[in-house]
Amino acid sequence: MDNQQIKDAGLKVTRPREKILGILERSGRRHLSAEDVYKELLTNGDDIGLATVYRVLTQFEGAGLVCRRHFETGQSVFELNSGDHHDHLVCVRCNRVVEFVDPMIEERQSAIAAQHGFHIEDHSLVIYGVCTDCAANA
Amino acid sequence: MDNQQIKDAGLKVTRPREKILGILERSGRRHLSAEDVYKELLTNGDDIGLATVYRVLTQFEGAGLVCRRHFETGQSVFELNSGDHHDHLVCVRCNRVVEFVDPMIEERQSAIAAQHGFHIEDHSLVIYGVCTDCAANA
DNA sequence: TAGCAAGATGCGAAAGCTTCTCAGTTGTCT
DNA sequence: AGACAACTGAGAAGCTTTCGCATCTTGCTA
Ligand SMILES: [Mn+2]
Ligand SMILES: [Mn+2]
Ligand SMILES: [Zn+2]
Ligand SMILES: [Zn+2]
Repeated sequence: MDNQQIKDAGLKVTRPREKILGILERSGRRHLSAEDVYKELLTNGDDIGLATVYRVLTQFEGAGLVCRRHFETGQSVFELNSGDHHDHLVCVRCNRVVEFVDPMIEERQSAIAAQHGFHIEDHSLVIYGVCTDCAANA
Repeated sequence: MDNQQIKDAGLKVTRPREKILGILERSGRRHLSAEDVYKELLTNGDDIGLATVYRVLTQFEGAGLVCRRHFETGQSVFELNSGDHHDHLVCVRCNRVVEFVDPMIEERQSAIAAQHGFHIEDHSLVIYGVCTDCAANA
């Protein structure tokens, strides 16, 4: 049950938290901004403040339930933490996002960090391009 | 002469543009925020508005003179466009930046984009970690 | 089950970065 | 030098995100 995840995070089970987690779970492969989540709540008739959406997303991030991404759109987007790290391919025309993992790249990154004496903590790799569909309707 | 670069960009040679370009040239391997550039101008006694700094940096970016980077600090940083692409290693403690290029990673990225039918346009790879100095004074 | 304290919420205000507006100024070309 | 488009500084405004606080809930205890 979802509620357990919230409890495990040391947070009280409240309606805003249940609804927001539900939206993220039902969003499939999408990457939603706080505003997206907020609008979805309004659509569903849930009267939850935008500040709460930001607060909850940040708390979920702290608890490892969601990941915050910084694509170059000016706002952060969130997705459920699948547990497995992955990087992103973003279409600059339609914003479609494709996820991928490349062991070779991961390995080279570790090597590079080590080579420069850095204790690696995280990394962000985003490839921007034009997807097949958008290239077709050029 | 610097002025030629400005002219080639189709821009008038003005004091703000000369000073800003000069600061970027003299900044070495640093990556400066608009605010950094603005403060440097003030220090040098140049009375140039912050809005102008932003405007000029954006114009220089459009002209391919500078590159804008989005590290996760909440503000953009700028550096002179060396002509050669490179990626970044950023210390999360002291913000030190190390630049690198890894042919293997570049190659894998192209392959991944192709594999997903994307016509690659750009990419951003930033590795976050703790540098040697910061690890020492832990 | 009623009561309580810690924790959460919604709202509006405010912060931080960046862009816009506009009246006045300056560079460029003749 | 003169004309005109381009540019500038200052402040207002825009956007995303966070804060402050009075009010309401949840989870626990008795
Ligand atoms: Mn993802
Ligand atoms: Mn660089
Ligand atoms: Zn597309
Ligand atoms: Zn450091």
